[in-house]
Amino acid sequence: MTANQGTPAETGQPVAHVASPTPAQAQEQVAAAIDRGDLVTIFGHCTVEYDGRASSHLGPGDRLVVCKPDGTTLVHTDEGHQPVNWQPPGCTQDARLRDGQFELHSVRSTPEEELLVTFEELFQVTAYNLTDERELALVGTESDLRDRILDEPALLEPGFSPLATERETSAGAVDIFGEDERGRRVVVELKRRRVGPDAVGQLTRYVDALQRDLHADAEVRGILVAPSVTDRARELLAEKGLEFVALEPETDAVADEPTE
Amino acid sequence: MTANQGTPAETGQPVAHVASPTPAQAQEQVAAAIDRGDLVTIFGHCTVEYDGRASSHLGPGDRLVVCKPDGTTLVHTDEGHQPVNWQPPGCTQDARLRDGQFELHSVRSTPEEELLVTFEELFQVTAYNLTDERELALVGTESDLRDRILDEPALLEPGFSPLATERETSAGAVDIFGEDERGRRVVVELKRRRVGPDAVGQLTRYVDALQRDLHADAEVRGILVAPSVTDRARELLAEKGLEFVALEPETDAVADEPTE
DNA sequence: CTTTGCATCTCGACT
DNA sequence: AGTCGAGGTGCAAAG
Repeated sequence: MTANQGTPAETGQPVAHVASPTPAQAQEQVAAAIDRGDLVTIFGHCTVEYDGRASSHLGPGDRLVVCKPDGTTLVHTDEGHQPVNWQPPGCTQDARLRDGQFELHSVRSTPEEELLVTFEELFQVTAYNLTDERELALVGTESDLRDRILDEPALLEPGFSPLATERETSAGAVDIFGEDERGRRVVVELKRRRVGPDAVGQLTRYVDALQRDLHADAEVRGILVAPSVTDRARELLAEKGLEFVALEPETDAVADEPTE
Repeated sequence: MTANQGTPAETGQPVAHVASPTPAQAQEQVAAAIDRGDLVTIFGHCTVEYDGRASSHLGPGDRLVVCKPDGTTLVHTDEGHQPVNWQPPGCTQDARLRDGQFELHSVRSTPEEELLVTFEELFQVTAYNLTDERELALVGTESDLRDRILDEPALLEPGFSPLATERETSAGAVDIFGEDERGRRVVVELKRRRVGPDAVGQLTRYVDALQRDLHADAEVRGILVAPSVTDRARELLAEKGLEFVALEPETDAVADEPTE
């Protein structure tokens, strides 16, 4: 067993590391780390109980548990992008001893939720004080697709004029609301990737609502804008008399050659 | 700097741990761990580039990087449930040296995606061989709600008779298809939690499709089953002549007193 | 606080 | 491999 504690380095911030700790050592280290606002990783053999929006039981197994200073807890197995169990940010953490075992208990309210990780065996406890000011710069989102059309409305169709974004209807906000070259109202629904039936349902709701809201005899066109459509979605569009325009969030040039 | 390597213990499987490694040491340790099929955690100061379905840039910051033996990569900051960057299972990992820096590179195809984590500074590299056979037992899902109604159809309404689950229509599969006491067709859409407008759109699509498919003059009822509805969803239901039944996936007794 | 819809959603099931 | 819908979805913006 090794324990390096205190004496943080100048930039890297090693705060605590214990290999093969006893339950009492783990409890002490984790409780102190949470107190300091460190990010903690725990390798160990554990069981997990969850109760809240649903409830779950997970039998014994080797897992990696991550506790973040914002109250997040993640339980990761050796597989999958998603944690097998978790608790969201804002939860209250408690590292405790119970019947000689180290337990990690996390609670929140609204909604009431509870996570209990019980360790039968501990391989390693580590804590670092991480700081990260930088924000992620992400390109290729739906809002990029919107900006593309607002910059060049003819990409949708010649003569199209955007009048508003996020225009409210009784069924929710429309991505782009505008007029075609003949002065007809146009509802545009944007999707950053290939669309299925759900997107058609969404567009349908907006078009129906706008027809209603304007109590107009005038036609309201509905256009779905996305890179592509599934067959079923195309059928549904046809049934509803709605239209589709193929368009990507980014130009191919930008997508393929980002560094020019 | 400390390095404990090899000689796995009998049940816990400490395989590699290095504090404040040099880039070359990190590359060596991580490459070997990936080779062995270990789960790797890396604490360090890094930048992250992603390009694929979208693309992103993340400037320097302290982060925890997790590499799983199934090809998953997760980049976690000190905040949030979700990783700030990631790569899904099935990717090919490469731990390499470039210009004297340790880089973690992950690639996949269909779709083509690439993640590059470049470490300016390394705090710790750890690898454990985790095994986890146990599956999560989750209660309170939509399928629990379905079973509840199939067990006791009167919970939906007196005289209701389920005829099929996952019944196919031209718009997709209906959760429960049945008949009411007067012999009318009933489409039931289930949601495990409070529903919004999207669920109404879904039910609407199914009811419309079934009307069409049966080319029947006969009325088709649509019933949304969930714990509760939002106001807008209720309005949309009324407009479409659809119905709502309040029902939870689990009985309160079970939800509140699981161990009796 | 709730509502609403996006997301590199992920995941499983089915074709 | 593509389609489809569930999810303890998480998340941010807006009311």
